[in-house]
Amino acid sequence: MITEKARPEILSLIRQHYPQLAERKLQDEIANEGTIMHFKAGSLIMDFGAYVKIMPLIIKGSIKVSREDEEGNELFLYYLKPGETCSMSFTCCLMDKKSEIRTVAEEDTTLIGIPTRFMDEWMSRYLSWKNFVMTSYDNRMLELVRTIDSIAFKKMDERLMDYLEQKAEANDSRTLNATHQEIAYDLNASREAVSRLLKQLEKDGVVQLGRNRIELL
Amino acid sequence: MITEKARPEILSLIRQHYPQLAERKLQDEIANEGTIMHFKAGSLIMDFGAYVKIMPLIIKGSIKVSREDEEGNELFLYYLKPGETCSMSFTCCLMDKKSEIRTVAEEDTTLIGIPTRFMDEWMSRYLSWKNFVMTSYDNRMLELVRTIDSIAFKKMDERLMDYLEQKAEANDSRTLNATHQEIAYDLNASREAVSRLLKQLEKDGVVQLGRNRIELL
DNA sequence: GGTTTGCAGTGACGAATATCACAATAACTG
DNA sequence: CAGTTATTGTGATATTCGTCACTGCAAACC
Repeated sequence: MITEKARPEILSLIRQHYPQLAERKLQDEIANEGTIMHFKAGSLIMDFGAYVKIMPLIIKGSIKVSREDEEGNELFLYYLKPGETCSMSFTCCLMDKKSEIRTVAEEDTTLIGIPTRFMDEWMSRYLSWKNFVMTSYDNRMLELVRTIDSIAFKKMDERLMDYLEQKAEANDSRTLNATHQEIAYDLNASREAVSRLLKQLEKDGVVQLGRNRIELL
Repeated sequence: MITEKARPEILSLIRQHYPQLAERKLQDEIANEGTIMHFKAGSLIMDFGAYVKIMPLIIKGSIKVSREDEEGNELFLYYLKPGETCSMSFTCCLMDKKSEIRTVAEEDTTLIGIPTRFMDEWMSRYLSWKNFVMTSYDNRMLELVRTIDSIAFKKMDERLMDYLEQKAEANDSRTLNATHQEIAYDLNASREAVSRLLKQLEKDGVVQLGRNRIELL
């Protein structure tokens, strides 16, 4: 992970990716207090149980958010994309609580990290910031409900297809690089089940498979 | 559903159940703008797809929140208890969106309804209101994540026990009145599966069963 | 009190996955 | 290129739960 302080660059990134944060003074504050951070694809950004110290404004790339139970079973929740932030962070920041989730860089990812102490302050001071925070909460909530729909109401083949589509979107590519085992972890399924379902999808002409590669047709 | 305007009563209810909303002027506003509403046990408060017009501050009783998919399959999400509010409401109110959930009175329930237009305004004006709203979002988010844990990682017997415990807490009673079919709907399971698992729990000495009655031991 | 209705119990069977055990193959490495 | 490792394929079997078909029983209603 590489970080940099770069006031003018942050200003331009914010204007580009967060146009709704239009207030000049707010943009100034973000530029003053924020730090540009780079994460390599695959690197762990924040682990389950860690204390959150920054709130991330995502600029480039994407972040995979997942949940784990006591026995180490994992479940993918959703991706964060540029223009989005992690609402779970608020919670953790404001209440000084441990993280309930794990975040990993899906691609090489750039974000602006805002130290937690400003988040709350800015809520009262900047209308656009307050709206942004509320909208983020709302979006994350909706994602969680969709995740619930998926695991509660759908069978594995449909969940798999949904997952592949989301992953394709997060990576901006219809060709995915992932092993069946990795997908199985994300879906909390068995590797064999994923293999068989993928095979079926290939027979159906929906995907084309290769070693470490899945192409959506 | 019965409603009443009752300024002094609202004041006292708020002070009693929402002590964190300590600002005098905020309490005044709530008393001025809020309406006391009563719902009979079992009555539908808000259906899936409806537009939300009020934000509920729950005073007495409890509310069951659930989700439904396109085919009409249902899934229980969580209960709201006195001192809590429905964060989904914010979302709907602020963005003028349709409800993603259904809420039904689990017991006879009393709440103070706040017309949506004030919620946003008060966020900027009253610190304690802002904190309340944020905390509510956080709590609901956590509930959703726990729901996900439950359906993703647990088997039906454990989900059933969790559900019974939650229901007991929501009803303030270790003796529950519910048919196996109703429970099956809430868990998105089959009636037969629920019957068999309950029977097993009875054998294990964890519950005692009767017609329309489940006693937690 | 006899009938109807709703709830619960039960067996048989099937579908969706998990689990286990290994075979086959592709990619990497010295 | 030979050997090793990672990945994928596949069959057999087990488990969890859903579905269907029916029975028994208790409560509610004439």
